[in-house]
Amino acid sequence: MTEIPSVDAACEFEIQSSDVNGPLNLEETIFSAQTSEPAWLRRNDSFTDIEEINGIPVKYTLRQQGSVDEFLVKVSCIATQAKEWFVPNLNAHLNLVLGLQDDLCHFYEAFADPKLSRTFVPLRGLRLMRAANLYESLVLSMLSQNNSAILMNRSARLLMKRYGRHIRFPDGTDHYLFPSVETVAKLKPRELRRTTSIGYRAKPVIQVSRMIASGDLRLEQLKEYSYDKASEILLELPGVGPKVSDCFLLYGLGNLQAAPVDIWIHRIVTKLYFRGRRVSRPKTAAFLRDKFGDWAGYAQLYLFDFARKYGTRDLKLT
DNA sequence: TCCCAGGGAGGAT
DNA sequence: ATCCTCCATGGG
Repeated sequence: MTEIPSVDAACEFEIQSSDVNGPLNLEETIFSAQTSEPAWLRRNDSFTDIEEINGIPVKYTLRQQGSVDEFLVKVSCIATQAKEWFVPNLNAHLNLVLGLQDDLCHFYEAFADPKLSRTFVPLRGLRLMRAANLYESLVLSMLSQNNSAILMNRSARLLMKRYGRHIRFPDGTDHYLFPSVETVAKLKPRELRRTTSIGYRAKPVIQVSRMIASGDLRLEQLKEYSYDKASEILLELPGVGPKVSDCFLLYGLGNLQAAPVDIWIHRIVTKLYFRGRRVSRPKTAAFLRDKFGDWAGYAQLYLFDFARKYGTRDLKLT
């Protein structure tokens, strides 16, 4: 990480390939179609996100130069206040969110399974994104049920714009943060449905928000639990079933054993590993955990991304 | 008009 | 345990 002197609330720095554990494909990572946060903004080859870091809203833009293996990620950021810890904290934030310390080479070497390894070349450097905001991650996961990615993203944006804190950055741009738990907890399902088009998901989203606001549910605490124990708690929540639970476990809590099985992954995995036999989704998820262990989440990510980009045909056969 | 989308809940087998 | 149906909403 090479620091360039910061001015006021703006800063620039670089992340080099030597700072990252293995290859990185920034574009593939950010648009891997699977995250539990609203899609980043894109302009040409640069990607922008807004996130609250240590209580201060920060807007940052990334651009990768060079190759997937030898690269430089140029980071420029702007915040609402000038703080000396911007660079180290934003750097830590990016390491978490983009999974920069995941040992990708180990993943590539550990799984000779040809059905999976076929995806390694075209998707080399794809990393699993994590959420910095657990509440946001859980709500986004809940919105994903029986929904399309586009509509889910649209609803999330509506939610932010209607109920989130408005931020005007020093560069004159306007943005909205994800709403606080307390704000959503006070809403009535009818209103939430009307303003965000989230349909029947409104009620459970509010119920869960109230549980968090009251302290009955502590998301941070779930990080300490095993996959089984955290799952047990999550599955008790209204609007949370196996897929949403795994989604939050993986993208929110960073539990890499979790492999959310949505309709796509279900189709892909049953086709690849069960010869099209009828297998339930929970069994498919258990199969992935069993086969890929601590890399189940990554296996799921690569299969999903590959299938959506190139179709399932190229994945067929060894 | 019908079907589907990063499913879940509740009830019936 | 597994299977059915309904659930809001918008896009194709």
